[in-house]
Amino acid sequence: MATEALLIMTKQDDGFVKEITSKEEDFSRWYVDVIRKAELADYSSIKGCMVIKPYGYELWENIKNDLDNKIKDTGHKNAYFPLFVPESLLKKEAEHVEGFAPEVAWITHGGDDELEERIAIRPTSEAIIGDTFSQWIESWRDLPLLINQWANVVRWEKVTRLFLRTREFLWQEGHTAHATQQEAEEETMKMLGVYQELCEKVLAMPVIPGRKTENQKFPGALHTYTVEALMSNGWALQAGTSHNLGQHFARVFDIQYLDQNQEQQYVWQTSWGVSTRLVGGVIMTHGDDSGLILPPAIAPLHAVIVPILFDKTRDIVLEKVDQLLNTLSGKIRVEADTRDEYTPGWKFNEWEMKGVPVRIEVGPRDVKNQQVVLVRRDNREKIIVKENNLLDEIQKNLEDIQSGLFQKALDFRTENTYEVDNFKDFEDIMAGGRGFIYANWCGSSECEDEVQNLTKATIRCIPLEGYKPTGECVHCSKEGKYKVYFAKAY
RNA sequence: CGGGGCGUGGCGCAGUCCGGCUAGCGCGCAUGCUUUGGGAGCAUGAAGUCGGAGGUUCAAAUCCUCUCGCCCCGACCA
Repeated sequence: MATEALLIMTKQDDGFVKEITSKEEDFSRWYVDVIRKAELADYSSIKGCMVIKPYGYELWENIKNDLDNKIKDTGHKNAYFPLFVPESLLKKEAEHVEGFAPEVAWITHGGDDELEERIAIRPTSEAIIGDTFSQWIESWRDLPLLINQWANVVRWEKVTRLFLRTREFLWQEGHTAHATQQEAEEETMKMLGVYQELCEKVLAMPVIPGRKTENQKFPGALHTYTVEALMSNGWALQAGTSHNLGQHFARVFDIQYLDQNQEQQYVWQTSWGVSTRLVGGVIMTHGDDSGLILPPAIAPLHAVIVPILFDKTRDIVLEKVDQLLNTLSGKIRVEADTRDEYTPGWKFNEWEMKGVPVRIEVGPRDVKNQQVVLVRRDNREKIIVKENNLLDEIQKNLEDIQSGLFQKALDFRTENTYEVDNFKDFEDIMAGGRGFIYANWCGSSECEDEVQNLTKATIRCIPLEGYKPTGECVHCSKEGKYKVYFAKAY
């Protein structure tokens, strides 16, 4: 039956929407325009914080729900810990406080009374959860302890960007405790894998999994692992991190258990998180000059039905729309835009800005022929589909869009990843279109800093695969220790 | 936090240099009629005190001081 689908070429008149700055003209502005026109978020009266609007929140909820299932499927339980962290707790792990000190928001008063001890608004929850774990864990039988929390955190950032860096953001933070270092390392890697799957299968955003350098690891961690994505302006985005905390927090929070040999042992911990930043990643990975393009797996709406209304045929078209809505509801996320105050053309642009994967046009001609016109957001292809075949055809296209978006993003990343063996080429790339630079590195932090000062590029990660050096350090020409990915990062 | 730019109905702007009557324009919004296969047309209407505070002046969106916020570029971060 799929052969009945007819392909029609679309006029590619550019500039359907003039209210979005083009990516090429000004990427930052494009990004903000898309967020506002797609009604994902608004600026608020409090500096550095945004209001996530219903459409944007639905998008986040879809990401969240998918990830929540994955977290539960891997044996974790959700819990909730306090927003506040007493200063004394936060200070226990020295490297940890030092890392977060510049961006902690402090509470100094309760009502008019000054507090005896300042209280931090959590920038992350290692401290408060470590403190709790020390009370929960007594025996090897209590391990592993696998906890996740969905929460808001506050980091007093100086420079903010919608979704990518706001002073308050929503996230998920997993915190686990294990009997052995090996188990902790396995957990860290397992959750990194979960993040990779979320990014690639659900958000259609290809990522490179790897380990952070000493310079870039989480304050207080033994190792930090990351999934790094490449945005369509050639900048990298850290999409998620997973930390092996070793025993650093266990020692300062005294998280001990009695092992099978009657001996006290410190636990080995992990923590891992992704945030509303992922929404920014989706926008910048897939969006175009007409607005958002959403992967079907997380799109608040899979399809929108736009009726084409004329006086004489109004009733039969609306009736048909109702009928289609009944057939599709519950099977896909679908809505009909029957508003009378907008023309069809206006609605086409509106729903394209919002990134709805598939549009279904129904006019009198279609009713007569028992068909509809299906239009894909990703490539604007118009397909005439017989009514009785509609659900199949939509589902087929949704799957195709989901995999197509991933492939397109992957191709973009491949085209914008440069394997480089001399620093001149490195500088040229960073001064031009940017992208990932895959090059040998000597392993020294000083050398890494110098590269950053000269080019703005940082080492995004030492990849899990293909990290073996193939020559001398791209900058200092000493013996290569790893082959790593460099990029300018958000 | 340093450098630069900008704050005028919901949004985008003009007016500011060179103070002067009721602060304009486009979009949007409301109402009505005509429309509707890629952001329709006409008519009528509502809405701003010029980011905020203080000052100079007969008179301030406009000049001065302070302050708050946003954007861009640098130093730091999910």
